Amino acid sequence: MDAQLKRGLLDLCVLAAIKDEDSYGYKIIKDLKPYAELSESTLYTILKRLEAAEMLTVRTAEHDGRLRKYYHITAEGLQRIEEFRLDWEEMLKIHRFVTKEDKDL
Amino acid sequence: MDAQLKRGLLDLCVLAAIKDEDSYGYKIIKDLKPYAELSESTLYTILKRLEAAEMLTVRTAEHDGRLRKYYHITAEGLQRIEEFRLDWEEMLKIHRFVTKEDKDL
DNA sequence: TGTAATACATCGTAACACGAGGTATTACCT
DNA sequence: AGGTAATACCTCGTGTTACGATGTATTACA
Repeated sequence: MDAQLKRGLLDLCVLAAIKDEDSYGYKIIKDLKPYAELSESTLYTILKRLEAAEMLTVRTAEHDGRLRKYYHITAEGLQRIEEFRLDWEEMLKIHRFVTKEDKDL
Repeated sequence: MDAQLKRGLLDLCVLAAIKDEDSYGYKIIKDLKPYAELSESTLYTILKRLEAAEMLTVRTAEHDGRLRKYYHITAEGLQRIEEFRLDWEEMLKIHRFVTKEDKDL
């Protein structure tokens, strides 16, 4: 999929991936694979950004002697998802405009 | 609307705006206003980019003693719109993933 | 022994949207 | 005549972002 079209959508995907249950980097990438492929460098950039925006919080925990950073969505993160529903309406309009067969019909 | 979500969509909007009839900068902005607001600096960047990608051609014509640059879509430009239909399917999947109420339902 | 998987991270780059600013003409109002 | 809005084009710099390349370290398995 076109990289530009993915922009902005990836933040939402990551938020959705931790929405119902805390998750960690590696798992997020695997969970998102059916919907959007993203590299590790992209994901960690996004996680940092979302943390700075207070849309998620981080907690470090040990799992099988290995450290994992678990990400937890905040109220702001949930609100961002809600706002996306409105943005989606506008994107639908754009989609209709772009893909309609003929302007005169 | 979120600037990042618009990314990539704007190119498509511009192509759609000249799809059925050649158009020029100022008119494109006005035609797109109901769907996506974009500044002149953004538009001219996009037009240059699409011209370089051979998705449109340019022709200068005089109108009421004033020069206008008319943009005409090419076969590549039309194909780009067709490819968007496929990209949209993936975006729909992402939308469903992000906005579904609960993972377990 | 090596290689894949797990798990984290940084750096540099290219693409992109946009604000700020610039030039020039036409049209309208007072 | 003077001012302002609309039309019509353009450039430059900046901040955001996705991603490839690269690095570190552990566990699991052939």
